[in-house]
Amino acid sequence: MGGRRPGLLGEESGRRRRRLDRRQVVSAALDLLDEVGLEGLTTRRLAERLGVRSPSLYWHVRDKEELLDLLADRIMSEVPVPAPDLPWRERLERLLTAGRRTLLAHRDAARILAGRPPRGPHWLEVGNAAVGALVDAGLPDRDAVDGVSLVVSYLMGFALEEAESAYGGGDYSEFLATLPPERFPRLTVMAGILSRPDADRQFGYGVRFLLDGLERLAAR
Amino acid sequence: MGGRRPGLLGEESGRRRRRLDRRQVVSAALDLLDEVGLEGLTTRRLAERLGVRSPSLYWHVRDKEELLDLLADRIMSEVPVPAPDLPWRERLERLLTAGRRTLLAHRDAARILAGRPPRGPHWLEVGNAAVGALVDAGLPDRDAVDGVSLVVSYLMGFALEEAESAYGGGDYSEFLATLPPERFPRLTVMAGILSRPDADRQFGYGVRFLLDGLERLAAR
DNA sequence: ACCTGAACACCGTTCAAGT
DNA sequence: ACCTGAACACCGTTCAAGT
Repeated sequence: MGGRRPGLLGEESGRRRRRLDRRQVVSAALDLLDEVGLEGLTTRRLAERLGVRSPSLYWHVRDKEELLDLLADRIMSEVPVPAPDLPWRERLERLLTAGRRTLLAHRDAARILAGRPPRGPHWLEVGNAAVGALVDAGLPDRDAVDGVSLVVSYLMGFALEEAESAYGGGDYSEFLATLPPERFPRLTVMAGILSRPDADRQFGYGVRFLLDGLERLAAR
Repeated sequence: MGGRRPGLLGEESGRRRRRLDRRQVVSAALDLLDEVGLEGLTTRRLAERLGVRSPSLYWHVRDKEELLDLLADRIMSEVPVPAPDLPWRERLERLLTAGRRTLLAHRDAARILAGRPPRGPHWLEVGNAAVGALVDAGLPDRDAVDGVSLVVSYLMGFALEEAESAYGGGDYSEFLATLPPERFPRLTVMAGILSRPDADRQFGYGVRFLLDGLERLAAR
């Protein structure tokens, strides 16, 4: 499969094209991730999709770990940094909802991001904006740092769970309903309340809760 | 290496011992995890440590995924469920601090737990207790569910980041200090505030923030 | 400078066969 | 019922060699 037609008009269009650079490698990795998920994202498959043998990748990237670092930051680049003249609460809210959207837009994105220290430039840009929002809110530096840590932990945890249950299969509430009520009385009661399309509302609840709390702190 | 001394006194003490059962497999997996981390936890090494060839494991466990499910719940079994006669806030606080402690007690535990729907009995026990605390606080069912989701997302996100930076290496604040201040003005200011032993305080801040907010909701 | 061929040291899993 | 041997279809990575 994948018949080569050498030099028809320069190069074949689309994928496989010679003279790679890092950007292309990362883009192809992101495409592959979306198609096959993190477990399917192997250096060999990535090379194949780039029309190259797998050892070639190591010219562009130190190892798979670095590839994933680059991929993580590429994903973060899709989170828009809100204009600094917006009110701080609006800025933070936008960062959170955009963060969630981006984390869900790419398969296993949350798993890739959550397991990695935020060293990429785009992550830093977002972190900078988040801290800036809380400083502008009037929080002392230390509280601003703690507040961002709080909010980021929540975002990551939420996106991770949402992605896993959106994909990992099945209604969780259905599962809960099968539990023995005498052992898990609270959970079986909850089974009815819980359903998947609830994720939006649940996230909204969390965001409002957090922003309300931060606003209260800022008011003092 | 690992010379066999067949039938000296029954069986060799310690590891490698015939007649496996699931419990032993999971225990050995946990030990191995702590020694070599998630990437090092392979079916082949696990088998070796059990004195058995790797295909034997498949008699006790469907596949590696199921092994990780079992491992996740084994880890959760280390979180004590607080006595129901304690005040709700104390119960929730204990669950959170014990949760964090357990997630840090085993290498890569947060990564294993966070990526997995909470289906194991011990997870359910803990979830049941958490929902129970908020119901006892006086929150309506739906708010109790949302509150638990909030608090669990935070715990997972926090533990994930803490584990990664505790192990993944290096002071993050040191890294921040190297950033160009004109691009990330907020972050370079923060670099001084941030340091590793801060994690305790930071987690405490988050827990207090969350519990205060929930208490306020309950008071209405 | 960038890519390939061949190889190394691994993986998870299946399956027929042993006891 | 439980375990082994052998095999399959993969992995990530190195390294000498090609252009």
